[in-house]
Amino acid sequence: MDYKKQLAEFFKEVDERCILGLSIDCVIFGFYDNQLKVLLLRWKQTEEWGLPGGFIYKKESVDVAAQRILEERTGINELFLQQFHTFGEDVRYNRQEISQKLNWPDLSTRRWPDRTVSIGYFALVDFSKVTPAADFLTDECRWWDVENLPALLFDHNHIVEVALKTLRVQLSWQPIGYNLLPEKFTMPELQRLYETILNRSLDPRNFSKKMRALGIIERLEEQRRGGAFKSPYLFRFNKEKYRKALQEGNLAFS
Amino acid sequence: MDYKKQLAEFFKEVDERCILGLSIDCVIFGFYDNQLKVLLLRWKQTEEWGLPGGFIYKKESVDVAAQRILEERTGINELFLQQFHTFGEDVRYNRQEISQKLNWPDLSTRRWPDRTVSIGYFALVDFSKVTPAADFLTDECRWWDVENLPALLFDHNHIVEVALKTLRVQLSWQPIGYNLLPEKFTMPELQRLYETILNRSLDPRNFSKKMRALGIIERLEEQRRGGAFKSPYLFRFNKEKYRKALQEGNLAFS
DNA sequence: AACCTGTATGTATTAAATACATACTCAATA
DNA sequence: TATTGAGTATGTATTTAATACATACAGGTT
Repeated sequence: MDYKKQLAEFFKEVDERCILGLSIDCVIFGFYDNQLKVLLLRWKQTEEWGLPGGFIYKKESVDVAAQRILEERTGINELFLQQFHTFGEDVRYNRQEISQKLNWPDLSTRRWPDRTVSIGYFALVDFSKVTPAADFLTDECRWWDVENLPALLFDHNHIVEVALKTLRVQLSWQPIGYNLLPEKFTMPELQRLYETILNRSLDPRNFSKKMRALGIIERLEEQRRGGAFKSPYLFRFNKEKYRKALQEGNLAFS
Repeated sequence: MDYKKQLAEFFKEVDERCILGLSIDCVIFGFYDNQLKVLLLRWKQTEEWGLPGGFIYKKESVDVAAQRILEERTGINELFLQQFHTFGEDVRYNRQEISQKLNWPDLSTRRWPDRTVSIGYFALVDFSKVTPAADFLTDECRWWDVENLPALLFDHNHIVEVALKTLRVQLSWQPIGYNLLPEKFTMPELQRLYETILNRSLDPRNFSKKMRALGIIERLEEQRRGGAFKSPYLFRFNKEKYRKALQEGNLAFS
């Protein structure tokens, strides 16, 4: 059976099983090599990249659907996952352009709905624990540097931008890092994560002071060896205190 | 024609004209008498209250739909309107209970979808400019004190809570008030707005200092007369500076 | 004229944010 | 084995922002 037939069958099942006209798009952030990364998929038989996404089963909570989609793509289920915006523009992208790019010469492969509203989720995941996995529609799944994304399909560049903006705002009143860093990390690594997300440099003395004052990390005796320099101490998050800080937030206004 | 027939006809039109399975719910906040208010609708021939809401035309942006719904309910079009969350639980409420409460003995009045995902918007409006207007499905539209809402239909109490939480968080990094207060207002009025939203009292000396330091309000020569006490000065927002503060935000983390 | 109510405002104290420079350690190299 | 370099660790002084707190004023009422 060739790809087109398979595709038609696939969409037939989606149409029967899932809510029509509503989809989920996921911006999966990871951190590696001092860069914030996003997990992207390359669509079958094309060079076109887009966000992982999917549809919602008729009797499935949207949050659960997002979790399912993420687990399929990353292989992990312990992650920070948050809805951040619903994209409901009447024309979100040029349909003709998309069908060309995806080599769907006509849209008859499925009963393509007039328009699709998409619910955006972003996830923060530990880069080292992820096994990127392509799905039925795609050939390749891999990390891209968030500052250097290609032109994505649909309105996915826009969706990434909104996710990133949300992440930045969130950083100002919630701790971030638990799901982006490995269990043990050094202070400079944590700092670089913050610097990357905020896109500006921070003073290491003040950063260290502030972070430790928050009381959500604890220093271990252990140090990381191997570098041609003073060995940095390792830290880890205090899970309980981190969780509390997440819930309570730290409102700036007083 | 009796209400049931009209209802069936109404929903028939909705089903033809609108996206299925997706709705909008609006939490419209106003401020009056030192209380934060929410605009609610009473469903026809019942004592049941719920949020204003509606459906999205097939070729209409969701944002535009929300604006349309709001304008229909409040009569004003200059307002602060923001999407805050999409409610996609697989079971958002007890359908049987709802159909009883609304006196829809069977659901055959329409092809009721299996489940509805609802996009929540909240609006901040100038209480004094609003003319609450009921719609086809409802008998009455009026303001309710946000701290004293009745048990609402569907999951609307939950939706109000999430809206309120969003509003509180937003207050910590964005200015709020332009759309909730009349053009000219006194410092104590502004303070009471903040106190109401934050649900705690603030020191008037520090509040005044901080607010004026933000540079988004300007004091007028004019004073408000009539009270049996020292006449308070009137202030108004500097629209341009307010707009900038809105856009830029004031991230707390540094 | 005395009183009441809500408004206006300044200062001292504390806490947080910022700015800034030097010493250390380990590995690589000369 | 002495030197160098890169990256890490840390403390203090300064500035700014947040907090705590009390009294005088104006306009109407009695």
